[in-house]
Amino acid sequence: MLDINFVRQNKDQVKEACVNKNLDSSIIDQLLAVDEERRALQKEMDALRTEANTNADAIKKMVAEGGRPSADLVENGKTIKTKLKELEPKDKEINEKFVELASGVPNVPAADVPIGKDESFNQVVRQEGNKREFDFTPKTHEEVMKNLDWLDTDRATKIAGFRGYFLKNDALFLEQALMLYALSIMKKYGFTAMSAPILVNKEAMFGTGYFPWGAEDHYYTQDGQILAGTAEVALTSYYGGELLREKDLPIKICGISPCFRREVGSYGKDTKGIIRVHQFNKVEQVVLTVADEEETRKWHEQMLGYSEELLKGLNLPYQVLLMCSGDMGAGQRKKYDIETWFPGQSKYRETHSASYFNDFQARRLNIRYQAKDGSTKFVYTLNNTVAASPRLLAAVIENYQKADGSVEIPEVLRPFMI
RNA sequence: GGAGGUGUCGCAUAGUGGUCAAUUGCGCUAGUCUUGAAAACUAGAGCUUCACAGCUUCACAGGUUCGAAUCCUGUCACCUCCGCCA
Repeated sequence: MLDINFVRQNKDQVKEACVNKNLDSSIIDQLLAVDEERRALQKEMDALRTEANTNADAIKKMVAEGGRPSADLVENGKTIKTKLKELEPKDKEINEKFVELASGVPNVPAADVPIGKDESFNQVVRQEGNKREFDFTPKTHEEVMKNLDWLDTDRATKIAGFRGYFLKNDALFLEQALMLYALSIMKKYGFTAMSAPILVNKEAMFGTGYFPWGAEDHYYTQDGQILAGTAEVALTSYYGGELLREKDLPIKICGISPCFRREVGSYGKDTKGIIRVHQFNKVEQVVLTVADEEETRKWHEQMLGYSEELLKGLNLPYQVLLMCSGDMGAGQRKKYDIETWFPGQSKYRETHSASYFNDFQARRLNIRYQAKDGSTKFVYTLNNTVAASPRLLAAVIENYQKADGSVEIPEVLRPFMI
């Protein structure tokens, strides 16, 4: 959600943002038209209310002086009331329309975000790590895992449908070790660890900006709850509706949760292996900062750094991508993806995604703080993946496979293995 | 699922039809004092506004009334007890 004043004053810029994010820009003109109407009506109703209040005050004074309300004044009050009654349904309708339109306005990409309609416009910022030289042809993680009895997708499909999987034996322990390793890094940097609810309400989905745009990408329960696609939803919503203190910022939290995604637009994509699945586990990091873009950009880089530290610890080669406007979420202001090297596929594949939002999410979630100067502001929010499995697990397996078909356990994970 | 209770401005509280933008304590912000801090004192804290003023708020949505934090109805959330259950 953007400040309506900002939209009014930067109409063209916001329209351009819609176009650059492949969204319909006509929503801005619609919104501003409704905004005009809304304000005109507000003015009209305010005037009537002033009249009503003045009238009531006059009666109040009479009563206080021991008199009785005059018939004239009571009649006048009734007339005003009737007029207001007539305007109320219109007011309600206009405000609902206004909120609906305002909720559909995307955030404006930061100045350094490349403009482009699809992933071909993403920019590689840097590549890190050395790709291992194999003296044999590396297999895909699927082959390696199936040979070791670490993965069963056939039976999973029978039970859970397409994209289902069982992790078996050491694959499970390795996954858990990966999650613990990820948590240990966040703990080291002072993040508060939590397990996050995955069954969330639509307010949380709306608040984090997944609704209305991503409504089709999620599963719903018969009670109207949503299976969250990321712990970001619960972690960012954690302080929803609260007024924080500047001295408490930044707030750093990390959480682990299962994640659910319908992957509706991806039929036929990544059908091999466990890169793209409906259910996975993820450690996520979320930061709430003061309302200052420089500060939030510093955190953006820092959070990216934590994920890079994890990958470097695992000795996995990766590249950092600056995502173009068309490949960003509606609420995001800037986004980096990290793609990790998969030697079995000879490809970099997305394993991490780091975004910052300014106050876009905070406005929707109503997370404010009292600043040192006494004013009340919305916090700025950020989030980033720390480790998502089985995707990252697959990367580890492809990079650490040995000629005999076994997999070496990365040194940093050994303390966490059982 | 059954019975009862609660929901007020960051937190906690006062407030049962007009004197309530709303009491008090803590916390917060600014100022006075101080080398600085603490303490004490003063002021401030919904929105629009330089201000005057106006509008709005007491979980949410309706209703009664000239006038609602206060009365009525519904909804939601939370708490306690009972039932069921990991």
